[in-house]
Amino acid sequence: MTSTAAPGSNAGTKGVARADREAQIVDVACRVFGESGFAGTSVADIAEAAGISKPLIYNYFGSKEGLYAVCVRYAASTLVDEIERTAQTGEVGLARAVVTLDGMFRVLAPQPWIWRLVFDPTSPPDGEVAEILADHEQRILTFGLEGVAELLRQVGNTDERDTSAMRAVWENVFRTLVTWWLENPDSPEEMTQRCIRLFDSVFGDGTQPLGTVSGSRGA
Amino acid sequence: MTSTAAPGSNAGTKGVARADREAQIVDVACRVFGESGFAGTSVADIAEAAGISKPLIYNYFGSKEGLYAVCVRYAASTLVDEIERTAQTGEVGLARAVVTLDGMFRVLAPQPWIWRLVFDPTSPPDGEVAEILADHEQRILTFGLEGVAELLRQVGNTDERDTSAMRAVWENVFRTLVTWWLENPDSPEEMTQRCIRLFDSVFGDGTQPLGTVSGSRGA
DNA sequence: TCGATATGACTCACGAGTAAGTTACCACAT
DNA sequence: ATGTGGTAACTTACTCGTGAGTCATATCGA
Repeated sequence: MTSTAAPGSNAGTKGVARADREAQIVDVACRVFGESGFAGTSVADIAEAAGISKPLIYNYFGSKEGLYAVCVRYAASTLVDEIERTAQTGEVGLARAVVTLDGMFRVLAPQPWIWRLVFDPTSPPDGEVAEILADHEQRILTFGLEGVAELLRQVGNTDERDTSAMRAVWENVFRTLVTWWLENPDSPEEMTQRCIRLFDSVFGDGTQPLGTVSGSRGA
Repeated sequence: MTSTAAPGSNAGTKGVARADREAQIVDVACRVFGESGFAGTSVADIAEAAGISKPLIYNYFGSKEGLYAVCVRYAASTLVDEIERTAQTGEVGLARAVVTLDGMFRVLAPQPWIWRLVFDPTSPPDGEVAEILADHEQRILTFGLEGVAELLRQVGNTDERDTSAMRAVWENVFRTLVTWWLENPDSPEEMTQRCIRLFDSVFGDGTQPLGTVSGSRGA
């Protein structure tokens, strides 16, 4: 008998429309990829977590990387949208950083895994995913970088390499605050207040604290 | 024909003593692991780069992870040794940070790949390697952490979670400066000067710059 | 000739991707 | 209302490549 799917098997439609199924798979995949990373996740893992079979994923997304690309696109654009939303508040300098961080904490609170999706070190370095990340990552982390150059200019430093290094540092301060929060969860409000305190500790001269921007949530 | 190594093959001793061969393999492995990460490196890659065959590596190191453990141990203790050496200069606060960074740049200049070995995100999360890293990583990055708590205390903040977050930030500032330098190479001296300028820009009030500790190299 | 050094050719597990089949819904003819 | 066929949804059981780890054998210095 060359029959590959025995009668009485689970094969066959379960009445779930393709669009619904795709959305469900993407949702599950985001969490699993976010937890284990691209390299650490097998397509079978996702299929099992979603309660379906592996070939269905290939039917709908073509490849592991195809599915991953959809997840990354969703994650990246979620973060970018939030950043560009908070950018409209018109804050500048540290206040802008606080508002942006506050926005991050709020979007990430219900779906913390999407952060790891965007910054997954095992994500494939070439191909579609890399392009998506290249497109978005800059926008995700570039928001306050003019502020860095400005800070250095104020003390008379216009060196390009100094500015580049300082940008890298600032980028990672931002990333670290978010990452720390994901590993040490809090309410977004509390974490924003914490960031304000920390910025004040480092930068503040005590006279005009950042506290005034707390709780701001534009448009 | 059950012969597995044909007559006239390359099999047989090449007169290299085991200790020498081991050292050579570790040296090559450090570079390859450092470039491609643990997960991205196959044992065959290392064997080829070292000009030997795969089974020899298993003879000497038992497993891929066994070899990796030796590499990580070397890398981690190199960094820790340097940190503990500079700690003896007795500097405190930011000056200590500068001295430590300066030491890092000098050890890493001739063997930059060992940094990546210690902070490889694809390194196995359990087992011997994880233990080695857990033992060393703390010492690598903890050097200035009392300074963080002190900074916060000075502004009247003794909150534990604030301190924890601030520690994470400072850790990553340190890491980012080193990583940026590895990706944008410079002489160690120039990079140390850069760090001094950047610290001055952020923390300095302009009156007593950190420049006085430049070039310090203890004991 | 014995033991250390060394290798070619294997096994085995795992994960990406595929071929070929099964089941259920639905439009439509009767 | 009921058979009938087309099609979308779905699965089982495979292939195939890759990389970790092993075995049996070969060479050479002492």
